[in-house]
Amino acid sequence: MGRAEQREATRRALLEEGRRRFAAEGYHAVVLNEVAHAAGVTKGAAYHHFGSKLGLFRAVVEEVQEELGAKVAAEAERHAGPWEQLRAGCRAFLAAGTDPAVSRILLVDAPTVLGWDEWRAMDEAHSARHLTEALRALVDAGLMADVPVEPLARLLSGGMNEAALWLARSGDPDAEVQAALALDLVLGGLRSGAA
Amino acid sequence: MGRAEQREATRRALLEEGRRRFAAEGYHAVVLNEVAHAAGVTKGAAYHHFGSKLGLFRAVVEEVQEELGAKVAAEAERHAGPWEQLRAGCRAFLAAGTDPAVSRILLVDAPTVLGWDEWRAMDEAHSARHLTEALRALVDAGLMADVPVEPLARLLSGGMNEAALWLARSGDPDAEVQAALALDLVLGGLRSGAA
DNA sequence: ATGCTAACATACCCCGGGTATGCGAAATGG
DNA sequence: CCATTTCGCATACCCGGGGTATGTTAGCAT
Repeated sequence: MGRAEQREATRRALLEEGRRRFAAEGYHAVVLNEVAHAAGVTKGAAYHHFGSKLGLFRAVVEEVQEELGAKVAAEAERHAGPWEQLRAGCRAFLAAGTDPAVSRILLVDAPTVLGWDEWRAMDEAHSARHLTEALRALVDAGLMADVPVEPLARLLSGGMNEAALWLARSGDPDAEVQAALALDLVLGGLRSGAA
Repeated sequence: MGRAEQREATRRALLEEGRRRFAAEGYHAVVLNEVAHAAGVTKGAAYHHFGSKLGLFRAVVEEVQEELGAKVAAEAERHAGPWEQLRAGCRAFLAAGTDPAVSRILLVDAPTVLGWDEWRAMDEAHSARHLTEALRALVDAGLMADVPVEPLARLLSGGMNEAALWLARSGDPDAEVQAALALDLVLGGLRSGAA
């Protein structure tokens, strides 16, 4: 095995093991030494690749963010019309939130570990950007009241985050239906405000 | 100074100094030893009163939660009619979010430090309970569509949290007006769904 | 006044993140 | 094909800070 492949292999191993543990135990409960040994290397490797425990976490967050953003966007693309796309994207986000890798890492730990500013910047670069664009498109098309898009996006984004966490907890299979109903009410309310 | 008063005095001093630092630096950056000395005592006192660093933080969170809940409720009571009360309460919450003691401690650190479950329980016991009751009253009075109240409350609560954080950051004085506009659009949308 | 307990102070343990250094194998180039 | 450098880690160590066990003094009851 060449040197470049070896490097990428250990990097992947650390990333995956870190992701597992961060999702299961939370950032602070995870000890880097154990992550490294579970990945078949030592702490030194982790510091060589990521610089710090926070660096590893940041890389994991980035990966999960990217996956989530792609999944939501893909689900939205499967529908036609701005309203249907927005609705589909929101539902996909809620469904994805049941994954601990998303709920625990992205929604609970990331804001306080990375700091709210950096977290928000990453969120903006992936998921929230689509939301903002979707809202802007609706306003421009005259399909929604001309309200400031940015705070509205924050309002919806935060609401979805919280709802996803709520959904992830209550194992109730009916919860997803209820959440979808509540979501439809809110989105439908925005729609009616067009006139 | 009697024994009981002395006890309460040091307890208050620790609580206040802890609150200041937690709000300014965040939970993990705060070192208990420094909190204690700034309060005029040593670490032993803190452990005697609160059992652990987390115990002190929990006490601070509880205090801030209580203040916030009271402030929001008081602001809501000053208005008549369920919709006006809900709106006033939401606006009061957004305004209160600019205080770092609220944004940093309650909204950013508390969920990951106390765990999302415990945080949610405390939030429910103070602020969120009022929100749920207000929504329930609207549904019962036929002033809103009969949608599951619980997920809707989470959706709104999370949205307000995020909006408050957004508001607390962008020092833009116009931001509060924009947020209020976005909020009115969402709440107004719920209202129209009554028919 | 005297035992007893509450309210701390002091000294210590130890886990775990971070760092400095060593080392062997793969790339490099002559 | 061998010398040299560099990369990809391993090993050993430091040290800050949460937690704990024990000591000490000041109040309160009897």
